[in-house]
Amino acid sequence: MNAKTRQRRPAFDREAGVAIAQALFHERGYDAVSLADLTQAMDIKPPSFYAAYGSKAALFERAMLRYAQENALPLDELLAPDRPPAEALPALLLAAAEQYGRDSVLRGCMITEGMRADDPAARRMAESLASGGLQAIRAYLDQVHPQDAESLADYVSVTLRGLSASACHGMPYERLTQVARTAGLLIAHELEADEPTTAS
Amino acid sequence: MNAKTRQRRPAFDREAGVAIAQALFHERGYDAVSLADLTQAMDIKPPSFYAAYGSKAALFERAMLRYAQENALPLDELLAPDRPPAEALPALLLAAAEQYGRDSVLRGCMITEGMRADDPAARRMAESLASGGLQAIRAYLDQVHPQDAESLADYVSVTLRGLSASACHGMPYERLTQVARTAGLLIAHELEADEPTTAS
DNA sequence: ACTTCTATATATCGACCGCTAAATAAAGTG
DNA sequence: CACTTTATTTAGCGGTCGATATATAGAAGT
Repeated sequence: MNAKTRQRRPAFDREAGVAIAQALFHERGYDAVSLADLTQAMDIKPPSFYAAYGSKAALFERAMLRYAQENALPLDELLAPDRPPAEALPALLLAAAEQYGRDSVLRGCMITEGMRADDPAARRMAESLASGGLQAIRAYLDQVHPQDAESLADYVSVTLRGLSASACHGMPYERLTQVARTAGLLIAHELEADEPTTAS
Repeated sequence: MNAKTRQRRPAFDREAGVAIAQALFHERGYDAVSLADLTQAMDIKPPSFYAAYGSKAALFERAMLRYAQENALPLDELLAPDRPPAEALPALLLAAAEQYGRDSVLRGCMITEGMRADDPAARRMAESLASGGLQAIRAYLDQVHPQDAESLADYVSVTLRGLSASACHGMPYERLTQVARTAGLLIAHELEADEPTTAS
């Protein structure tokens, strides 16, 4: 017979697939990565993909969770309640800039950028994951600087978004971290000028 | 005859079509607006669309140019060479925040967000338009504060990107402008502390 | 070895994408 | 009026999107 006896490869590594998807989604964003891109990168066929992950959006969520576990900033250390904000906030901004610009191909924050997906489901997943970090910043500031916690939290949030977007757009590591240092210095000087009443 | 004698409406207003496209692209971004969305909003058929504008990307460019002419910040006034940076930069940030958050549906900067399109041609058009504004900021700072013009320009650029992204994500007008005021204050204090040597 | 279950491969599906060829109605010109 | 030009119409192109129905190969249980 001319039958070429269809070949079947052993089961693929699902966790490795999540890692591959994480890299693709991080590099190009949710909308710009197609099923064909994913299945080709994982070297599997669409039915295997859907049997393993359910849908593109579900895999995106798993990829973001993996990203968060691997790359989340140590907010509980950076924003320890006994740390003065003039020290903690600059450290947070610098740590973020370093991470956003470290890898020349996986740039910016995967979750922050995920919130900009055109697909509503993917966007909501990213927003849900991001809200945790923002709440941590807000809770820290409510504790250590309640007089304008919202204003400071918003400033930090906007700066983080700007750093992520600039990283994605290609701003080099040195300039990204320099911006973070500048923003941190400005915050620190302002906070120290407002209330040097920590001693006495 | 059963001929329902196909009806034809008079030629449509091409400039009005650009305005409609501008609003759609600004609200949803280049990739999320389809040809069907555009032709339906303009109440024309695809061939009329292509006869008038050539392609979706070409219309996007016309829409961005129209946006720039209508909404561009008056950089030559805001960044007048005789204006001290401690006054000009906060004014620039506040003017941007006010514009980005003014309209509840057309949020953020259409050009800044256009640079994030998945389509490479659209992205390059937006980048080309955006580079003018960035160069103006850089040229101003080279003139009035050459010692760290790049660092300051990068800081302003990152903050503007963060403001635009936050506006698109829904941050209310009051909080956007408050962030701009905060960032402006920080810059002003730092600049005035560094060099009060304007007199003598 | 034989059956059962699971995960893979082939081959699409329907919807939508940006875009266009061919036919036809209105407007311009004598 | 007759003729040409221009812009609109209907209809559909080739392609890609995310996702699937069906058939079959390997792994597991006995």
